[in-house]
Amino acid sequence: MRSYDEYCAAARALDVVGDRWTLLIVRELALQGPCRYTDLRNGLPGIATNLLAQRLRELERAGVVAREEAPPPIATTLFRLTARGEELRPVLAELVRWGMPLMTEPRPADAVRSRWLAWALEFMLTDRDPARPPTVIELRTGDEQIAVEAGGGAVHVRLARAEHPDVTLSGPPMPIMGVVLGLLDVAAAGSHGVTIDGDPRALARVGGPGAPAAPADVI
Amino acid sequence: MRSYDEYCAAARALDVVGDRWTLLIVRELALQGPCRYTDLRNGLPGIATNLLAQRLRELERAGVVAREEAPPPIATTLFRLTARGEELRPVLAELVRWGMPLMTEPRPADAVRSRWLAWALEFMLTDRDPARPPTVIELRTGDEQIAVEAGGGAVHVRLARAEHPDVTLSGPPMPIMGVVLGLLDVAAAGSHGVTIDGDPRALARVGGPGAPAAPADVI
DNA sequence: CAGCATCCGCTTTGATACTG
DNA sequence: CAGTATCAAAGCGGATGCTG
Repeated sequence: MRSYDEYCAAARALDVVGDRWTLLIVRELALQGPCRYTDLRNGLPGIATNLLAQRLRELERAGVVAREEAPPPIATTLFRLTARGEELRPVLAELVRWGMPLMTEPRPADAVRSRWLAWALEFMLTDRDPARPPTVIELRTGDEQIAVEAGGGAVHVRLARAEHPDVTLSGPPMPIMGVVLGLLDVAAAGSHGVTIDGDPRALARVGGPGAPAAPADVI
Repeated sequence: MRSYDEYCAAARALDVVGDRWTLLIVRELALQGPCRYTDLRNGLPGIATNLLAQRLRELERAGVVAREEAPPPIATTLFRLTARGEELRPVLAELVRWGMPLMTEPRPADAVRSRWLAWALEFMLTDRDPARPPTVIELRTGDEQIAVEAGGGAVHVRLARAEHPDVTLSGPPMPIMGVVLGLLDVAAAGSHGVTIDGDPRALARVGGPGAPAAPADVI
């Protein structure tokens, strides 16, 4: 990218990470940890391969990304964030917080990766009833299962099958996110293609910032 | 900007503010408050005028910027951030924090605006001796004077002449930022073109995160 | 003068094909 | 797997001109 030529911290940051695709490459490395070129491409649907190669070179030069030749039996190049690159996490976090309201607008052509959804939920969800015993919610949308575990005031979101979920949601990403965040009524979720297995009251355990007081109690 | 077509909060945020110049336009509106097209251009040296007009239209459509026709005697169009636009402040703040280390690399061709420097200092400076009576530092670099006021554990940075500064720094932006943040030794500042008027010990009152324990005490 | 729109040359990006 | 090569399309930068 051409420099903005400004003696300003924000402008200098954008000189490094302001290019198209650049922050999304950092996102993938932040979410996946050290990974191969192919893994990055899979997490960045639509990127031109020459562009990915070019961006990785630039990020390496800027000290944000490091490449290492993994020894056998892996025997491949791994890309990972440097310490300086890890420091971009707060930037990504604020971007996610700001972008969450935009997730409610439907756009069927969008690519979906469960790790993006899990990542966003990690920032947004809170335990709304810390005194009660732990609750586990499983989400089946996107390319992998998501386990939402609430207990003791904390919520953890992992990319994995839940062992014994109290409730399982299956269906399209948008209404599922709506239900988990407490923005879409559980009763109305069915008409949006969401299937609910287990105890729907477990969904009231977690919620996002904009959710009403006790959405699932409406049932 | 062409959409990334991803159902991801970060990608959707970048669909709105990821274009070249866009976040810097938001920066100017965040720093200046409601202002005219001309004021924006002055704060964005190098932007093509058609691009500024196009970005403002896009930001208006996205609900980030609003335009209002100011009544006489102003009689001009004012651009301002909407509530949604204000919510981008944390994103800019994290970007500034990440970009600060890049400010130490000299690039003489860079444009300088005192409000950019003041803004960055606001995020980085802390009062290192809250018990002592208030200290005022005046910076003369860039296009306006900057008043740094430390007292009671807080540091405020304003674009204004200080009334009775304990110390005044004049000179090029980079070494002045270095001295105030505690990264450049006061004794060495002179050789970088910095003139110090008043009591240099007042500079030890404030410092940035990376500063040694008591930089000015070396004198 | 403030607030744009138009035109044109250059750079960046996107899509696809190809390679060690 | 991890890229490079090629080329068309879109975006950007700079200059200029228009309008209230």
